[in-house]
Amino acid sequence: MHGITDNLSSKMEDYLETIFILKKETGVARVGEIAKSLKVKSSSVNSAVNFLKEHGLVIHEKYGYVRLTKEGDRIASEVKSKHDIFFRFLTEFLMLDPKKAEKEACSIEHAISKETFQRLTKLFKFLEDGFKEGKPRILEKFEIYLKTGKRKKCEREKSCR
Amino acid sequence: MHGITDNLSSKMEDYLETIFILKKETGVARVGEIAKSLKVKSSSVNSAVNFLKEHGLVIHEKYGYVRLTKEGDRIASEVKSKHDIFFRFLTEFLMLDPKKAEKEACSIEHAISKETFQRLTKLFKFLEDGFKEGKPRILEKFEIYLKTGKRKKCEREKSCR
DNA sequence: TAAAATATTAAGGCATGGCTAACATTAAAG
DNA sequence: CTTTAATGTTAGCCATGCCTTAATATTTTA
Repeated sequence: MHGITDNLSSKMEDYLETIFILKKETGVARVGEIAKSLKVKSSSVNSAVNFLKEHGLVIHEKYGYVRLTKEGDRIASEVKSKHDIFFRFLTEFLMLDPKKAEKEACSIEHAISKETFQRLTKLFKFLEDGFKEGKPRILEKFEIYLKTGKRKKCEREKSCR
Repeated sequence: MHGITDNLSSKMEDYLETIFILKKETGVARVGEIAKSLKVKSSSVNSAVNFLKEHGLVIHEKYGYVRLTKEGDRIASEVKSKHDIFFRFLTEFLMLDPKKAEKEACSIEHAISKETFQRLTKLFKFLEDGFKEGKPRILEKFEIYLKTGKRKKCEREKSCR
């Protein structure tokens, strides 16, 4: 279905992600900025952009801005989301040092599956809701939540294990 | 301190891990078995083994068994432990399909830090202990546990949030 | 002790991804 | 407007990593 799209190298994912972030932060992505972000030379960016263009992930006219196609944007935001959720997991859940977590998220973002991403997202949602509603018998409740999509309050009378 | 040791490529880590596992399962690791495990040719294993030997991670005499040095064993078991803990996390915590989890653990094992590994290990220990003792106000308790190394019972009277 | 199985070496291929240097285009400043 | 500075592009090249085949060497086994 997606051709090369789901076989993209980490580096290419990094390029997409960088373009995505620059666009969000500054409105546009230019070759020079991408290069600066990734600490490579402009010529390297150029090769990458050509590659991504050939695969329908970016739009780029000579000397112009680099923009993501719909598909490119989908992939980029997916990578970014994986990064973010894992960063959250590392810092909020495992309570790791944010600086280390940030670095680590950069490698893990390329390694985790969509499904893991989705589960982590649900986990956080579950925790947030759980804390609002009452005590989180976290694992049990999360399991139920995953299975049924619903949450169950913690019955006071039970052993509350 | 460790030279190349902490800059080992994923592939080299895979070789070490495979040797580690074969040794545990069958008593010895032979070139052919490593090749079969990793689905590469023996000659590829040979190059890898030479590389690892040069870096003091394996011991290998021509036509003999491949054995891990102390350092090689340390790294291998570290990788394997990362694999295992992440597999547990994916299956027990996020409740992912074991087959997918197994595959995913294979990539993540190379990407997670020692510290993340340690925290995950503690998380599981914490959960196990928590379930024995009483209810796990998981996040709060885990945070205390990480900070102090001790666990705190869930007070019934409090809102039990 | 010859055949089969296994291991090693040598040579090379290919993918990835970076670089420099020369050139082209665009933007800015006089 | 035109020169200069900044930016982008292209071409050619190189390093790394990791795999392969084919030829050779050693060990095992029948």
